[in-house]
Amino acid sequence: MGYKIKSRIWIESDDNVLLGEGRVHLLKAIHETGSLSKGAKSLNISYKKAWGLLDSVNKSAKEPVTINSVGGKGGGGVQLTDYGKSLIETFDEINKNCWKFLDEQVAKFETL
Amino acid sequence: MGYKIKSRIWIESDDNVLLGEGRVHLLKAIHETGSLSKGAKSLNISYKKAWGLLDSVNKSAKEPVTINSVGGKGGGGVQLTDYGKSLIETFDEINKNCWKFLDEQVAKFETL
DNA sequence: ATTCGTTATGTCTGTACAAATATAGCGAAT
DNA sequence: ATTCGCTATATTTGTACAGACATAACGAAT
Repeated sequence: MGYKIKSRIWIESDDNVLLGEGRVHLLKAIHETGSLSKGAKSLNISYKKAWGLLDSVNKSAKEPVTINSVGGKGGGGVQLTDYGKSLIETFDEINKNCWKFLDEQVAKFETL
Repeated sequence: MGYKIKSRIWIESDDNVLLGEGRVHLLKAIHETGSLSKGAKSLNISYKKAWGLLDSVNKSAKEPVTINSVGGKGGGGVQLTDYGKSLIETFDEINKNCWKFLDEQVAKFETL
């Protein structure tokens, strides 16, 4: 069995982290549940942690990634903007390309 | 100013981490100083941490990465094997290729 | 005005991890 | 046999971070 190569990528904006794998997971969960608290629960992370992540995402993005409504019918909720949706799509695409690229490169280790 | 993309890659062998950026740094410092304790000092990490890293590297590599001599003239020392040298060269090469690849991909974010 | 479920925060506590400290063991050279 | 500087570990201490807990604020609907 040979060596495996792994990677983690993230996007920064003005030295703040905008997107990483964890944040993308959270955004997807929010998209599916329509709520930050439910999304956090589905990922088994605390609401507080999820809230901090989402807050950080929105603060470092150039356009709003989510629209958060507080109060009202059902108590409120969180919805992804179109910009938010395209962000996670692009991230996933780049991530997959990166894995593919690295899988080709790792062969270099086998012949050492 | 646009978005920046960052990455971290590492090599695994049987689910153990063989090489990452920190380990490669350490191996380079050992190569320059000829000693684990001096290498650790030059990186401002504790000897214990450095020792643990190096031990892990040698345990997960398929061939020895360093030759550790204990006792004797000068108290001993650590030297990289040829295999060790080629490992860090290959890692650096792949890492640079990956950065270049990702820098091209990040443009996709600017047009969203 | 009251209820409701959510977002939005602060605070307190526990714990995993890192750092510091201590010490044993080694072997060539004198 | 003793010295020396290093590798090789164990043990203790410190700390950043995550998690748990608590609570305020919100606004639509009744």
